[in-house]
Amino acid sequence: MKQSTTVPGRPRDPDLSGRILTAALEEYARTGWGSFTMQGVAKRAGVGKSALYLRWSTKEQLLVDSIEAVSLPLTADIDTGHLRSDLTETASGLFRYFLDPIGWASLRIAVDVAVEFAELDPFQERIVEALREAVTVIFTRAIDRGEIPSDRPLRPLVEVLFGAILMHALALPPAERAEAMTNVETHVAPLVDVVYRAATGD
Amino acid sequence: MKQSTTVPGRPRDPDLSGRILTAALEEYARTGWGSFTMQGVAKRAGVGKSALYLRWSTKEQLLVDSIEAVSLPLTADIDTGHLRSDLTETASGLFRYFLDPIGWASLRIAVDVAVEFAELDPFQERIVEALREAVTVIFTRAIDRGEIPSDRPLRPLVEVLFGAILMHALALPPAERAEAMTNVETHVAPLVDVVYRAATGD
Amino acid sequence: MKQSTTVPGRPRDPDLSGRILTAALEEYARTGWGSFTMQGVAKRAGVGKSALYLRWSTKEQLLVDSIEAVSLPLTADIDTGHLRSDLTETASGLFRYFLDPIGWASLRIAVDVAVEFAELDPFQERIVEALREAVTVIFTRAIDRGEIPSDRPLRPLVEVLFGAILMHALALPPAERAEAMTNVETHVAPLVDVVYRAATGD
Amino acid sequence: MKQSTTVPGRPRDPDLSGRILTAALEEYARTGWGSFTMQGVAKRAGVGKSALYLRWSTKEQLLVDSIEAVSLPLTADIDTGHLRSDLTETASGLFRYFLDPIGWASLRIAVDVAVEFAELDPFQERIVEALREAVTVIFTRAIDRGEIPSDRPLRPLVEVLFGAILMHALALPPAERAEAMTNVETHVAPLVDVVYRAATGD
DNA sequence: TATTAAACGAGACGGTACGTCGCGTCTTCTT
DNA sequence: AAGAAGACGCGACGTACCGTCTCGTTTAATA
Repeated sequence: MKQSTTVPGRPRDPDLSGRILTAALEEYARTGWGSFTMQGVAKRAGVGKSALYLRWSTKEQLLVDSIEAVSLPLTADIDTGHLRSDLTETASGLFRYFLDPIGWASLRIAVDVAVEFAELDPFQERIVEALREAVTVIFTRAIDRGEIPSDRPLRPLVEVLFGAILMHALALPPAERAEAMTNVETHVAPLVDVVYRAATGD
Repeated sequence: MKQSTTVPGRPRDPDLSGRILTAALEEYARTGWGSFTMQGVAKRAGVGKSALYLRWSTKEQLLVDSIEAVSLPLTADIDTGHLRSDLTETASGLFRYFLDPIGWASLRIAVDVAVEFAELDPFQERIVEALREAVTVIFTRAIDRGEIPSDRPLRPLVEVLFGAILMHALALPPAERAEAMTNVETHVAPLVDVVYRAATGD
Repeated sequence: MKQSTTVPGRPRDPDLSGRILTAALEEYARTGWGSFTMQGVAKRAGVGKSALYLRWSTKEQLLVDSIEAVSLPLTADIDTGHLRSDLTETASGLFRYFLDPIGWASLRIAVDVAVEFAELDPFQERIVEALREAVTVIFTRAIDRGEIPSDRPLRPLVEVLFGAILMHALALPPAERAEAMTNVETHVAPLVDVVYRAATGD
Repeated sequence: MKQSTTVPGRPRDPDLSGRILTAALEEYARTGWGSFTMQGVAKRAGVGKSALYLRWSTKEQLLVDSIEAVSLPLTADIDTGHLRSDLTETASGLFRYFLDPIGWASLRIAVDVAVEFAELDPFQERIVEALREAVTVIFTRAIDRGEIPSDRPLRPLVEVLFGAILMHALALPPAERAEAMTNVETHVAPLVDVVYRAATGD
């Protein structure tokens, strides 16, 4: 009793999508958006352009999908038992992510998407939402533990935490990015302090 | 004894730079980065491409300069006499700026610049620094008034404020941007609350 | 046992070359070399520039190929049974060819080619040789008929005939070209006389 | 009684025209018409573009004038006392002229001029006419000496002589041009033969 | 001697074409 | 039908010259 839902013709090569996504990230990492070309990705993946366009219709969508795979690991559950260390760990992960070219790319695309590609908002939903939820969980647990008042609105706290890290990365002169990578805690601590104080009321 | 420090040849038309910068912003506002072309800017400004390339060698540099003029007004001095209202006003201005396509463009360029164009860091220095300083002044006055402890490190507070607004704008679904423009205070208040609380210790 | 010598990829559109060559001649005829542009040819042919550059890498090569098609008809076999009338007919054809802008173009290109584009000498070989051979045949037949001595070196005679016509066309003031077109025989006769006399020894 | 037709203002530098004409020929000889640019000429002559455009309004006119200076020496009077040697000497001079890039340029320009620049026909008149006249003189003297019949029409003979040399140079493969320069007589003799036979009736 | 007006260098300017490159679509053959 | 290969129409890229135009400076004749 074969439940055959097969379509006629040659089936899609299941490897290809992965190879293309990897190639896309590599191309992007090489010299940035400026030299991120569909032909380049195809050539690096050892694939024809048709294989790309059968799956993604624009460069943006391809890059969004490439980046999603790298982003989602960020949402890994963090639970150290204390709010401050949870925040520190989350913030450190986020900061490291923004220091990495690929992570930075995801930000850049979010920025592009926000104005120009309303139709692409999967990015907003999938990535931003996933991150937001992961942090919300941390605060919820802090409420349960009585570390912060139960009526504290959480969403602003989440935005402030993310925003602080993002802004810090953004304001970081390019020359100092390398150094920051090895001193994540030092960069993150003052910002976590601010958020922690605001959350707990000192 | 004529102290003539003139360069030979016809001098550059002093009007042109302005016309080009304006045209660049208009082109950008029209359909975003994707359709921001040097030829388009030249045509809109009623100018040959040579006039553009004599002054700016890349699209990015041209757009950075275009945006600077629009960004600097943000640094206008704000002094209402109270920290909370100073913060609210600053945050509102910033939020409005990010809701506007031009303001958003500046962010996008900052993001591009941060990784790829180390040589462009005038943007970092000129704009980011100017903004940071403007907000630092606000906190300094609050210290003078005794609203916040004098040993409070200010830089994290500034980054947190900016970041919060930025992140809020970033997380805003495209569809809601129009609405937000008319309800700036509502969006800004919870974030200012967080920062204010962190600054003053409630 | 399929002897498949196919190249991969989409084959070149076999129509295009023809359409482009035609468009090139039309563009050239319109206002001459000065306004013979690749973009103009592409537009007239309803074709992208890529299609041109895939086939010809310089304007000269494109024009040479365009002209070859028009030139070769000149080599049509002429055999009236008498040397003088053979010469007259050949000379008339040549003269008409030089009076036409397209024919004139071929001369101009030959002149360009002769010094600058050694690598283009297909033109020399293909066109000049073809013409020379066609006239040589005429003299050979005249030898067979006993009209001219069998030891007469033919190559100078051919060059003299061609050169005479060419020089006559060249020396013709532009204003008189139109008139000449309707009186070809009158212009040609004295020159043929000279060649005929030199060939036969009166 | 000073017949002063001076205009006010700084008089034109009498050297400049010469320097420009020389520079123009050098530029032309360098890589041909394709890279013959007004700016290049100006730079080579150490002169501003204005000096060029004050004297010549188009590239063609400038090149025509440059060439005229080199061409006119051709018209030097030749009188050896015998038709055949007069013809040989004239033909040799002409052939050498056509083997030289500069001489060849004059031909190319004549070809351009003939169709497109009716207004430029000074070239036709000045150069072609001057040459024609110089050769006509040779034939006239031959008539005086009784070498050729007095009713012989001369103009076709002149055209045939010129044309033969021109055609021979044109048909010469680029690779053989260098060799020809050292064996002018060998190349010229058979063509002179033809013309001489036609003129004298053997 | 001082004035004056053209010549002159330099180079900015609005254009146009260059030859290249990438887009996204298409057409062919192969798997 | 999927897929590799690559032709195709399109249009922007950044460069090079065009011929015109403004500058400041130079140069002789004139006033």
